[in-house]
Amino acid sequence: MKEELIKFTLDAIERAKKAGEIPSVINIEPLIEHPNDKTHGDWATNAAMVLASQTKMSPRKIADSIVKHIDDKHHFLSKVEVAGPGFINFYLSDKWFREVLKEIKRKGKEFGHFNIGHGETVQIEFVSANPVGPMHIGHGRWAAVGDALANLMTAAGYIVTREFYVNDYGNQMKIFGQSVAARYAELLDRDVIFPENGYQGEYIKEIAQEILKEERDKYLLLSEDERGECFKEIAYRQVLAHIKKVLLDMGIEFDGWFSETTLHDSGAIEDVVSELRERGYIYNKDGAVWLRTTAFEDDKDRVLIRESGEPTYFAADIAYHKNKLNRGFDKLINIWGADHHGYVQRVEAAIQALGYPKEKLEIIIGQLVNLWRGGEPVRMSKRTGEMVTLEELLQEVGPDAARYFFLMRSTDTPLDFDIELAKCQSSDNPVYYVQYAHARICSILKFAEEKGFSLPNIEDVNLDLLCEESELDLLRKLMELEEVIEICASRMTPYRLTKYAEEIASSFHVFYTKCRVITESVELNKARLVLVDCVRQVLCNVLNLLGISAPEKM
RNA sequence: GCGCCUGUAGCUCAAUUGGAUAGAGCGUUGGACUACGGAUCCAAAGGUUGCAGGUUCGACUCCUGUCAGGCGCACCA
Repeated sequence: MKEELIKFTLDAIERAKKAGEIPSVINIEPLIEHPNDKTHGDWATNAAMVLASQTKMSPRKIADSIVKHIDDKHHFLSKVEVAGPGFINFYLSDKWFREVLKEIKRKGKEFGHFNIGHGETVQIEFVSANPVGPMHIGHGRWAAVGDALANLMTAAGYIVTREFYVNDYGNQMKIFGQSVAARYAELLDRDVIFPENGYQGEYIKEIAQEILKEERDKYLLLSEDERGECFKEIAYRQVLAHIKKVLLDMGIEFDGWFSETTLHDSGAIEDVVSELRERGYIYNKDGAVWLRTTAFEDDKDRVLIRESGEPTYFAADIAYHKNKLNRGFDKLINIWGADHHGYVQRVEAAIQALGYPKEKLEIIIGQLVNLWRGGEPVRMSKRTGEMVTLEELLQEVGPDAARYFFLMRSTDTPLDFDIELAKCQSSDNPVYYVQYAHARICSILKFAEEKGFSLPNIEDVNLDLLCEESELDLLRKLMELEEVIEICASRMTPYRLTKYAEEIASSFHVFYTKCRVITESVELNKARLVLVDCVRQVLCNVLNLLGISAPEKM
């Protein structure tokens, strides 16, 4: 529709130029959008104002001239007017609104899907929690956002791969193993010094207990170092399995789990360092190997290989990105917490040093999550290991509410997550509001069925009977889905879809209070049954994209 | 000190990337059901968009400065 209107406008401008009403040298790309206020029409364009600033003519006069030359052969429009400083407002005919129902029926689950991705391949890397402990609330946000974004981009015609980068290498893993080993020895009443910077959480003790139960005291025979190594492996596998399970509880499945260790073992890091050296971005200083990231707007150069000969985390990360690029993805998306934003520039620099354009990689920085319980902040401390884990949160509020709350806000703003609100089964809670609309429709359809009105075939229905204000508002809203998905996918902002979900639900509830579906009139019943069934389909599609269930009963 | 993000209604957030009278939910106040799920709907009150300049037909949006909050500034991961 938007394209049609742009064409209308451009054609009209051409004709106005031929008629000598507008200077012919000017070319513009008019912007067509929905006005904020629906009394300003269904669509509006600023074309006349843009032309005005270029020609120094009055915008109203240009607008009048354009409107005069608009040729609406197929009667899409019920009215075109010039308003305000020179906007041209288009009013669609009701008939056109009703067409959307046929499209929903035709496309079903695919309604709202379209193709701007043209089969481009995209890899989204998200969550990537360190496998040394349970996931926290922030990981939940990235999980929900990453998965919804993947759904949205798939709907927009991209081929999407979800990946989890497993940081299973390095010092933290070593300390992790030592922490478990120390707790294990403690359980056997051995005198041990708990490692400095060791992991404090209760879960370390639980893992140690688990090992003790399975294997008794046989690890006491090993030296402390060997024990650490050994426990690192066992504990890491347990934690990773647990991470997978919790994500699955949230309904999230990754296509790939990429191990950092494989980069160290395969020589990928050395390879990428020598490639960078050949490209001239490497130098040696103070016994270490440095990457000249300042060549690409980083504030300082970064170490790749330490004085000790050990590669840094950054070096491994470059090798990881190189690996992703080698796999041939057209676009890479990383979702990181705000606590990693200082890391963005150097990774972008590395991508460019490898000869790729910066645009190849998109890094979404998400602000952190604050947990509230009934208006009181929930204090958490990583140091003492005192925190609410993602698993606990899911158990308390359920995956639907959790995912909805995580998605509700722009990732640019910190998220206040109120546990009490998320649990609350009332209209205060948007997730219930939306799901309720879906359940209500299912209930109506069932009621109709019982009364002998089964869902009719849309060809047998007189859609012109849908002419109440609330019905037309609902149709108008249904029509917006494709645009919303486009915006969400292209700007990578899934939160907008939650707003749309609430708008659809709201339009439906208004319709429900104004119009009865099952009335005396058989013909009207048919039309309204088709309408509500289409609303059900759209709600279902939206909830699927968000990764939230669409219940038939609540 | 430097960098990134954020300051919008009492609270939590929007505003289609520069458009028309800045909108929703919660909260407050007042209303609406003999029928399809009241987990609903309607209405009112509530604003100098942190502050000060600038850019232009037009600014919450862009620029400069300033104040406040969050997060970063490793040969940690």
